[in-house]
Amino acid sequence: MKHRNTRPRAALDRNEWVEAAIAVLAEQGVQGMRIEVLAKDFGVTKGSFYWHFKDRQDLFNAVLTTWRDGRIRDINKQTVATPGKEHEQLLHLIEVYGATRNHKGISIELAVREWARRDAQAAAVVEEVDHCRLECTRKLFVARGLADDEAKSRSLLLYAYVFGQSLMACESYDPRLSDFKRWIAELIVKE
Amino acid sequence: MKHRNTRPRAALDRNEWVEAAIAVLAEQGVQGMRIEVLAKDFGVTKGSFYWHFKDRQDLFNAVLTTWRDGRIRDINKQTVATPGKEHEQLLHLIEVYGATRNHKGISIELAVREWARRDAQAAAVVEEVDHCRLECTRKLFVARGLADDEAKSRSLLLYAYVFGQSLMACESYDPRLSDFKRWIAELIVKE
DNA sequence: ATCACTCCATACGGTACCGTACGCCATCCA
DNA sequence: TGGATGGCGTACGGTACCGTATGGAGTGAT
Repeated sequence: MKHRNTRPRAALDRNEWVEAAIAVLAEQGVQGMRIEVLAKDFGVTKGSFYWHFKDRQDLFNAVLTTWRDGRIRDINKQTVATPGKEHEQLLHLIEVYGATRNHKGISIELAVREWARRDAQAAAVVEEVDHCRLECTRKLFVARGLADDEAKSRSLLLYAYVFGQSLMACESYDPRLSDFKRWIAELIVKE
Repeated sequence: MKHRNTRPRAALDRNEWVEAAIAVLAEQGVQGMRIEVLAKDFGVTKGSFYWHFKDRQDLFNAVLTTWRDGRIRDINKQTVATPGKEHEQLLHLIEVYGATRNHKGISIELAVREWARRDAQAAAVVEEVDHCRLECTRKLFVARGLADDEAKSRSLLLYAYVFGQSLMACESYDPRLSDFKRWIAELIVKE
């Protein structure tokens, strides 16, 4: 990625820096969020960065809360109560959070979780998001008539499977991989 | 971690460097495998490193093949055919590869997979290991009487779940978490 | 016109690395 | 006992960063 606007560049704000940082986070991981590199991508110098942010940690915090808020909004949107549709909603979740589509989202997800393994603040944010997601799907399972414990267990399985799937290199395992994935999704949410 | 031997240090060989690098890989990720840092941990300078290795990539290659060979040996050992014991073997796999115990192994596993998302050589090694593991558990499921497709699907689910589990921060979700994990393990390998 | 304020450039010092060139010492071998 | 070689230290140049200090162009308010 080169400069976004070649010449008549408008003034940047915090949010543009955060969005660019998240994009780099997805591609390169935490270590990739370099101030001078981001600045070069914008076609500015780091003098601009230090105008909008106190330091690198300030950017990191902004990235984390932006990600958290977005994820919580998203899961709430995807799991609004629509009685009778819980089965489809759960399958849709596995599909959407899965690795095949939504490559960018998965990349960010993995990068943040990698980050969380070595940083307490990131870990706290991930825990918030996980708790929220688990609660949302638990409610869907409960609305489908499952007992609370089984609903919690299946929620755990659902997310662990979805994220773990994106960690594996199994495209060459079998040409009917997508059939297998459908079978698995059905097992996880099955009646 | 400071110097391993305070004073009369014996001559290092390639393997000690590789082992130390893997330890750092687990804690810090790929970016953490710094020549000068490893050297300082050994109480030597990088002059030693460049005696044993051509450059940093040379170390990386050694780390990858060492990891691959170890993982392949391990999965073969854990899945030797012992008719009638397949169910226990599968449950044992989930337990051993799970996040609760084996913290170091999981850390390495995640670090290598993170590495693989941005490096073709690492990706190739992960693919080898995944294929081998999937085949090993597939055979266990087949020996238990499952059809080949279902055996493959359950193998995929098993590893995706195990790795995904170690990505999540759900310790605070419910005090009966370990019960849920047992329930999930049974669902994955159930008769 | 001037002043203040926003937004960014320039320039600098400092750190943490990689890789190379070369020198030095211990050990083993003839 | 001398010479070769293994194993490492020292020193250097180069790169890629972080953070700060300071200046300066533009723009709107008075």
